[in-house]
Amino acid sequence: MTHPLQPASRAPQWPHGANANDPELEALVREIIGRIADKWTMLVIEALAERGCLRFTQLAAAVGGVSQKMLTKTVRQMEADGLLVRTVYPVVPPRVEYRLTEMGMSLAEAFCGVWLWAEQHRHVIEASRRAYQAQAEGEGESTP
Amino acid sequence: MTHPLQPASRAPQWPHGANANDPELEALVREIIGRIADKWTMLVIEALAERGCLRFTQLAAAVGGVSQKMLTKTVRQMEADGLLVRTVYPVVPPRVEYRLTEMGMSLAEAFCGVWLWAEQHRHVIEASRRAYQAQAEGEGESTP
DNA sequence: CAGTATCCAGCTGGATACTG
DNA sequence: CAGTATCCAGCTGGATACTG
Repeated sequence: MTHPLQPASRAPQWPHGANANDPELEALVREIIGRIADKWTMLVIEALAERGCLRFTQLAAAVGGVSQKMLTKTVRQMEADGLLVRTVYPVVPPRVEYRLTEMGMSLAEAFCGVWLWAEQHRHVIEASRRAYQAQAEGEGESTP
Repeated sequence: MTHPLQPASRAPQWPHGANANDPELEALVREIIGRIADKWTMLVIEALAERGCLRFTQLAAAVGGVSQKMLTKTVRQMEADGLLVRTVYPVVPPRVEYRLTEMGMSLAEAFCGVWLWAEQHRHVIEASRRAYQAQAEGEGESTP
């Protein structure tokens, strides 16, 4: 079972062994992840994955709490990355629709694992935070 | 093929239909995701998932490019969330070891889907960016 | 070794006003 | 309607110096 040429205690528990030691690939993946993991991108993906196709104002309402500036910036970035398509209808008043590409939908699916994880562990995380907080306060108690 | 009671064009493509409309849960999940998706947390998780157990300096080297301040902040946060355990050995010079908890490892697995996605799509994303960039430059060309 | 403390430049992103 | 333009407060995070 153990491989003689590979120390068992250092076996990759990170589920994708292939790229773990490749610094170039890691830098690229890091940049992509950093980009998709920003505050609004995932929420835009979720909104569009749920509703299919939305206009700018509808998208803003679906995301919730996003400023015009940030929504514009986010969707432009996502368009450049090929995660969504932006369709401008030459009418007055303007009408612009946003829809996920296939790649955008596949990202929604890939991110589903993290979403489920967060859902499943949130109570444990919150309990852990409270315990940590309580302990930290207990330690500083001797000097009131 | 099409379901008569459910408009096909609005069918939920987001793979977890259960929580999609729950604003409370969404706020919590959003906060958790925002936390784990910061610049260093995922890299710390990757480093520890790969190597098992590391001292502070080893961890800094494995993550790469992180300042002492940010690494301290990140691991403290992760400790509070229950993603890793921090073991201090009362020796001189100090020795502190970091190791993922089971929850931390499960997060590494959950995030694997996103990692693979990024790996698989990076060439498409880069091509898309170049195309977008080229088009944007072509449009502003008439006024040099 | 594994931090803490301090300073500060630069980015982020909200608010507001304006426009084709 | 779907943006753009501008201003600016606040947070982020790097650099540096210091310490039990």
